[in-house]
Amino acid sequence: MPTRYKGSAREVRALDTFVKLTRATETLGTQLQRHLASLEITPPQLAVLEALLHVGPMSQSELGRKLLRSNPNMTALLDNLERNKWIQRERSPEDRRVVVVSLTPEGRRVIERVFPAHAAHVTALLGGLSAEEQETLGTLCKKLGLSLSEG
Amino acid sequence: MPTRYKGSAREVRALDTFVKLTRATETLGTQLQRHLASLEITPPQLAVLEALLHVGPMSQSELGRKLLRSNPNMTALLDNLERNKWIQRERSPEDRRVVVVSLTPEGRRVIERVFPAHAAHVTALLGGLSAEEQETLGTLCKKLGLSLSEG
DNA sequence: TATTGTTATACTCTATAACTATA
DNA sequence: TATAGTTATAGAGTATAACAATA
Repeated sequence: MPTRYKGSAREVRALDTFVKLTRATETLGTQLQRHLASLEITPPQLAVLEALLHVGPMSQSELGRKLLRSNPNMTALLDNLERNKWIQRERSPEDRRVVVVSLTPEGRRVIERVFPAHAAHVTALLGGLSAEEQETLGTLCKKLGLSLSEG
Repeated sequence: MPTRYKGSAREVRALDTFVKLTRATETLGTQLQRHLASLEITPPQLAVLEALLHVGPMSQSELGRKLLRSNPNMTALLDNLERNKWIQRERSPEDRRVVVVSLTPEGRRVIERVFPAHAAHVTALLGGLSAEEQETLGTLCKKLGLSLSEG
C-alpha cells in the first residue's frame, strides 16, 4: 500500500485509487486468464476475436489502433490466430498495401462459444457487487477511459 | 462492446461493467508502462520492489503468493532483479530451503526514486475524475477485490 | 513424504530497426 | 516520399515437468 508515500493529498488519493483499481482488475484478470488458458486462447487473442466479431472485418492497422498494438505485434498475433485458422487475411483490392482481417467460420464458432462461458464467469466474479454498484463502477471507468484517450 | 450478446440482464450488466473496467485499466496501464519502460523497469519488477519496500523482506514463495506468480516465474523475475543488483537473496538460517528476498540499498534507492515519478504520473492520469469520484471508484474496487480473494 | 526453490524447455507477447510493396 | 505490413532480432514473462536440497 502506498500509505508511506509522503505526497500531496491529491497524490495520495490518486495512488490509493490506482492501487485499488489495478489490484481488483489484476485479480479479476488472473482468474479469467486461467479459464481462458483452459480454452487455449490468450487475452490478446480474445481481444482480436471480440473486435472482429463486434465491429466486423478491418485492416491490420485499424485493429492495432483499436487494441493499442504495434504493427509488428499485430503481425505476430495474427500469425498465431491464422495458424489456428480462426482469422483470415485478404489484400484489399482498392489498396493493395492493406490487409483486411476477418473471422473464419471456425473463428466465429470459437468466439461465439467462448464468449458465453466467459460471460458467465465474469458475471460470477462480479457478483460481490450489487447491480447499482456495478453500474456506478462502470460509469466511473467509462469517464476515466474517455479522459485518458482524450488527454 | 458486448451489446450484441444475448444474455440475461445480470450478464449484460456484468459484462458491460467488466469491459469498462478493463479498458480503463488497460489504457491507464499502457500509458504508465511507457513511462516505466523509459525508467528501464517492468510492471512485474515494480510490483516486486513495491512489495519489498512496503511489506519488507520475505521468502520467494511468499512473494509469489502475494503477486500470484508461480515459483519458476518468481525465480526468473528475481534473476532479472538480482542482475540489476536491486534485490538480494539469502538462505534462511532457520530453514535452509527458504530464500529470503530483500531490497539492496540500490534497489531501495531505485524504488524510492521511481515511486514519486510514478505517483505524479498516476495523479495526472486520474485527473479526469473528481476527488469524490476517485474515492467512490476506490471503494468499489476494494469491495470487488475483497470479494474476489474471498470467493 | 512434503516443501522450497532451480533448471530445462517452450511458447506468447512485445519492441525496435530494417526491409518490401504499394500509393 | 509516405503508408501498410513483414522480417529479423531480442528480451521479458509465463507455464509445466523434472529435479535437488532440506525438513
